[in-house]
Amino acid sequence: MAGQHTLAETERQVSERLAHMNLDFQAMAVTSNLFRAASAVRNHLERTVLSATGLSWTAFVVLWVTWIWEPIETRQIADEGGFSKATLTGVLNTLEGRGYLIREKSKDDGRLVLVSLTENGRKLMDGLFPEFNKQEQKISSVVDEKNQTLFADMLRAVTAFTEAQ
Amino acid sequence: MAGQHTLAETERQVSERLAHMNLDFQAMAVTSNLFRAASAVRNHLERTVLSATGLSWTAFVVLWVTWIWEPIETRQIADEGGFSKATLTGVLNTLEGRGYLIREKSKDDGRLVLVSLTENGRKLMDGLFPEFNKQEQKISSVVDEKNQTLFADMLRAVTAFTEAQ
DNA sequence: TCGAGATTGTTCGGATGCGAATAATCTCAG
DNA sequence: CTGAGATTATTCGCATCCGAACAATCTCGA
Repeated sequence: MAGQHTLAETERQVSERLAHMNLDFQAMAVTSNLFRAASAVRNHLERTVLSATGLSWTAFVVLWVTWIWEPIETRQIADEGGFSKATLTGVLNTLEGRGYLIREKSKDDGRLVLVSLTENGRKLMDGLFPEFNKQEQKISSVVDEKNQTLFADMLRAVTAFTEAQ
Repeated sequence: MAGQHTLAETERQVSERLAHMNLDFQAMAVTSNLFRAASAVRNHLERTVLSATGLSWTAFVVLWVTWIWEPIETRQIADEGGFSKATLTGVLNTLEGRGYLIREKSKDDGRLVLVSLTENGRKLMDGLFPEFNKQEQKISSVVDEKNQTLFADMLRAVTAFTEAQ
């Protein structure tokens, strides 16, 4: 990102090229800025917080979800994280190999696998997440304190509606 | 996504597990919902619009950026799309192989490569994007017409600030 | 009891995705 | 003119990432 064109220049060029197509430019601005923002924030957090740990974004999300819900079923990690079961299997292999978490077969249901953090994994998250949250705070502060609730509500509404489709 | 837990349940569990850590939960809600929303919208658009074409999300973004700016330098595509040059090279190989775009060496600067859509690529986007925009419109409509501008402005502010860091 | 259908995690093949190294090309001070 | 340094797209190795196929396990009606 941070390309040669500003966001304003890009949107001007878009409306110029597509002026004849009778599109909803307002809606286009909403979604395209949604992706830009998510991508920019993710890149920033990867560089500032995650790069030192050698964790990929997805690996961090897996650890985070496990941290909150452990012991947790793998299908739920994939749900919460927003990626496929196939992806999760690979990332779990990586994280289990590094000793951050363990897999256990469920005693109640032989199909299920339960994931828990190891002591090392918990220690990692205890040290990592406060710094992660500091960056979240800096980023969120560009929106007025008052509007932050509205902002989060809008994002929640988009998520809920889209997932229900 | 669309997991077993609602967004509200997840946020409750988060604040319960991390209550002792003195974190900014407001900021946490903003960024986590930003990622959830982006992921949900992307998955939805992949399923409803892109899957029929066999295009990946990134491939679509590359075609979209090229559509708007052609002829365009490859480094600019990577900037606008938010991914690395290395990733772009692979996607360009795929799309060039399918006949949607072409690469040409710049005459002014032998290091640069210029990308343009083929007739097939333009035809694809002409047919595809209106449908894509219809979905964008449906999704954006969950936010009040009046608030949509504010919403997009907030997202733009987050992007601008984060990229400047 | 039992077996057809549903659910789950893994495997497989192929396409991203990235950082680092590389070759080609350009720039510009000396 | 020239060569050291900067810039660019590609290559390389490896880690995601996904849909589809698969084997193991569970469910539940008959």
